[in-house]
Amino acid sequence: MLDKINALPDWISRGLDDLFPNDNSGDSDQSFLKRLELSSVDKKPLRVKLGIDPTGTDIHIGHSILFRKLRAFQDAGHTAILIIGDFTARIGDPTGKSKTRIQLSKDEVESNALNYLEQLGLGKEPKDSLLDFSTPSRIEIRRNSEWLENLNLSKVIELLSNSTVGQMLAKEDFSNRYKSGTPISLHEFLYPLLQGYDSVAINSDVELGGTDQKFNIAMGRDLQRAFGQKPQFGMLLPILVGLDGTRKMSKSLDNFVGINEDSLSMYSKLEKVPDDLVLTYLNLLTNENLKELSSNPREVQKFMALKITSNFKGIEAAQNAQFNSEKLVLGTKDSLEEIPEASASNVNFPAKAFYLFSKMEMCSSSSEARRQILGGGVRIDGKKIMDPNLEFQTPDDLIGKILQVGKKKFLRVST
RNA sequence: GGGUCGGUGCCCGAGUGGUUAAUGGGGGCGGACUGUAAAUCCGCUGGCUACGCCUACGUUGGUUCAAAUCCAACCCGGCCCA
Repeated sequence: MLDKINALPDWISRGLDDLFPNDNSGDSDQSFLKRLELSSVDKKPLRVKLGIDPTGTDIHIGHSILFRKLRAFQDAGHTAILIIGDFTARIGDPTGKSKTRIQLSKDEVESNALNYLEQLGLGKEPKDSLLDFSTPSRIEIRRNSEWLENLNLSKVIELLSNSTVGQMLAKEDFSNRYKSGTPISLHEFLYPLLQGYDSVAINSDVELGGTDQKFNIAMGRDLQRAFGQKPQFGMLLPILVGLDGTRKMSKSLDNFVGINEDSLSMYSKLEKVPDDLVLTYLNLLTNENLKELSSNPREVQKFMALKITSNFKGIEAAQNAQFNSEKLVLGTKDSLEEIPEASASNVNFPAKAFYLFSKMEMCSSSSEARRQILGGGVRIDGKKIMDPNLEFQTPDDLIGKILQVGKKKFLRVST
């Protein structure tokens, strides 16, 4: 199978985890190469579908893998179809156990969607954004409420009749939950079908998704066939492993790098990912040649962090981040420019140290601050303080000083 | 709908009337070490300008000098049966 993927152009095959169907001897329903040829012969760009879920708000670099691939299709002249799952978002996300379902209002969904599109680069020049929003016919943005909102019951039943309980329970996610006794709501069975129906509605040729989307994308094929369309191809990209090196990258696990983060924190998170993730990140998040890397693992790690950061923030910002990060790591903070500042205006004096650090938001609570001080993790101007009750009489005792918690958190007190 | 088991801190999971902010593990944070890391070792891991005062064991009431632990009702879930 890998050979067949490798027969594809590099812009398609890079990072690809799976492509199905993938029988190059077959026709354009079975062979992606043939479908590509057909598209170029007919001068009809492929319709490449990618669904987004307007519930969360911040895109992280894990999501960006899919968008990078979608962009590659755009750059090759094909049409990206972004499906905003506004209808499904309003019903609630089924994944995860007995998580309280958040029902979003129409307005919330709309503003989330807009926010999402902006993060993808809506309104920016293609060279500065993840997707190309401005070249004509390279993008179509659709909301699935367009066709899902008015589905009537008989249509729904027709959709349901395309699948069986056995198929649903064969899906890894469902079967795990079923076996472990975690509840599965009935309506969750509807999601794969609705997502599949999206493919019918927009007549897609390819659907991109994470490896966890295989079932849903395959469902799209079944439905398209049932509705007399050429079935789409499924193109699966790996789910990015998060900074902890084991679990998938996600905001709730706090092992993510957001694409909106400032370049310094992006860089410094990336430069310390576990060693065995470095190549994966390079492969999935850059176009660098993996065969020409330094033999020093630390160098490769920094190279990776630099390249990825510069993808999102530009080369200059990335280099700055690297420079500052190196200073920062030394623990003592002598590069004066880059320290964030905050005023102590909402601190009441006299102020004890633990209260101060909590008020300045260097610690999440005053109890936390107390613990950090006792634990030896707190410094003022590089000098460790051990007494949580150390008292400062007036703001003047603090202005210009640098508060530090741990190795990475710094703050300069301003007027 | 009936039977039965269960709902504990970020997560898992002990505890079954009283020195209990609640054993243990994971995770997280801090310290030492190092290639910033990882591994290892050590400490911390409800809140509050704090040697005291709050809030916590699904929810609400009740019994008791005293409850996460006993009782009642309710809510939520698993399993078995319909």
